[in-house]
Amino acid sequence: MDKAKVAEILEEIGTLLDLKGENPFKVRAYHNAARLIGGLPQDLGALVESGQLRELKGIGEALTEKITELWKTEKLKYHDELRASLPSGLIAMIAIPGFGPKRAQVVYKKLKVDSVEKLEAACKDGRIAQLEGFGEKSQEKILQGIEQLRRFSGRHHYHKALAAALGIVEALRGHPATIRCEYAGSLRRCRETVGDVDFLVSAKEKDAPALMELFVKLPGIIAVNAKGETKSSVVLDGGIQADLRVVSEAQFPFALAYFTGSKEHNIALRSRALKHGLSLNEYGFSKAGQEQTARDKGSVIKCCTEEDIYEALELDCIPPELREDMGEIEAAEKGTLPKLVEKENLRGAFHCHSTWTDGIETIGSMACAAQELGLDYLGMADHSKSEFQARGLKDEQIPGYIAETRKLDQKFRKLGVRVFAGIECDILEDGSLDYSDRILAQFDYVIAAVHRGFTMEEKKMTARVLKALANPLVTMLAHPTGRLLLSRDAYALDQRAVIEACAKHGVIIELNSHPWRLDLDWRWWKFAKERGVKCAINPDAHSVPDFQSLAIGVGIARKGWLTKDDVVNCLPADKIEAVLKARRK
DNA sequence: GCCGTTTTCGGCCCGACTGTTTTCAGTCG
Repeated sequence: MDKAKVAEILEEIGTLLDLKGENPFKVRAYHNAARLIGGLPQDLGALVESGQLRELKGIGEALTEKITELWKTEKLKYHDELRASLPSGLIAMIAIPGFGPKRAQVVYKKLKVDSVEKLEAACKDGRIAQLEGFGEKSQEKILQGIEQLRRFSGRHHYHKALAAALGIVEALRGHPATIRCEYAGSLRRCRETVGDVDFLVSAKEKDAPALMELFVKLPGIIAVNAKGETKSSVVLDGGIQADLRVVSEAQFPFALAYFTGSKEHNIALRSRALKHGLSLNEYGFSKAGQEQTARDKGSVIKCCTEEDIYEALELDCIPPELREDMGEIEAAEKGTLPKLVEKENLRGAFHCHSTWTDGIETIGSMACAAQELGLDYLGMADHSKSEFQARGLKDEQIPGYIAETRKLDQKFRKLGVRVFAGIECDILEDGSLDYSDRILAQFDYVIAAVHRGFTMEEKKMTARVLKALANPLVTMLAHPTGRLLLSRDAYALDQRAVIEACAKHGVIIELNSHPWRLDLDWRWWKFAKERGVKCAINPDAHSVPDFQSLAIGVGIARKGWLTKDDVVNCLPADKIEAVLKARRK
């Protein structure tokens, strides 16, 4: 049984307990444990065997026993019993927005409704509205919720949510009443996928209604779920849920911190505030235990920025990307937060394609674009011969390809841009590479990549990749992933083993910034960093606009706690060459 | 179910919005 499965079961236990009306803190304990186990970089088996599991914060005696049982026997009696005590359809029901465990309990007990389908039927023939505590409106809302669930299940890609958010921020900032406006939520934290987007505006109280009015009528809004004095909630075209909150200028930093989250980070922050005798909410600090809240009386500690809030709690300011309650608060306390990589730190980009294979620009135009972007170097990496559908370079084309990059290198050097000749070389099914070592040695660097045979089982796929990594001519590993989001070419891979191998061989792992190609998630990047593996933020550019994706790559890298020392393309041109060739010596 | 800078018991973050209520519970973030 793997970690993800253990986490899934713990999560389900939490949900089932919630449905049974159990102690909410017990419920939270299971949800927290699920999150913790799911995000562990270490091997869960090792933790179980060594007894270190019990040492994790949030895992006590009971959870240690249950997780151990799960790990060793692949089953958990407690889980089976819980499951047997409730119909399975109830879990699906509480995914309906606005319909939670309490209401699920009521409809189940009173009407024997135990699935989304039966709930829908009960709404349609009016039985729900008859229930105590429900009414016509609730019934209608449930039907809408079911509809929404079916149409837009799941989350949204970061880049799509970002594009939608930037337009709305611009519109809100354009209103004369707006003082400050930012987007918050998981989007600001740079999660790869975003459930909803939160917008925050500071303005005078009298102007709030006008801003709410503007917001709910913006183009691209397909439904209004709620509209209040300080909060409105809408659905954007494409199904992204978006909320707007209007606060006073004094409250803005508190609200920004609060709505940026994560929820777990906020809980940890508030607990910390209580230890300082303070109660923290989205309006400010108040003295703990006092009736009057910061909303009524204003913050007892004035803060203009988020930095001020963290300072009041004796913490270094934590960048939004790190706010996941995964060690950042401890680091902020000790003053050991990483200085995260910035887009301005990037000096070059690798993994770019040209008209030699499936790119739409010549190497020369790509080099021009790199120069305009202010980059010091451009690394080309067209496809290898097995990628016949992408017109992969045949052996006899290699000399011409390399000669052209060398010629352009001479030309662009005078303009301050180096051009390197690399190759994106396929890892074949048996783990060998698509060209002979003699050919590979002619390139400045080699990016190894899996492009076919995706259905291979995880063990075989991992062995295949590990074999390729052992070749000292391999400089970099492209998109090492079991989860290319929304992509057909996802494959199963033991990412932990691959990271260990890259650490051992000194192979750089590519952080592919192409938005539909999110490879390692931030927790794996954090682990890779701890293992000393270097990262290259690569645009996988097939055209000039593709360079824009570097900004997304930097966001992912920041979320993975990476600094400019962890990212090789932050090195200047005169240093990068040595790094690319380091393995060959 | 977890945890401990007054605690091994008694806490556990906090507020807005909605719908159904006439004072509140449920849901959400």
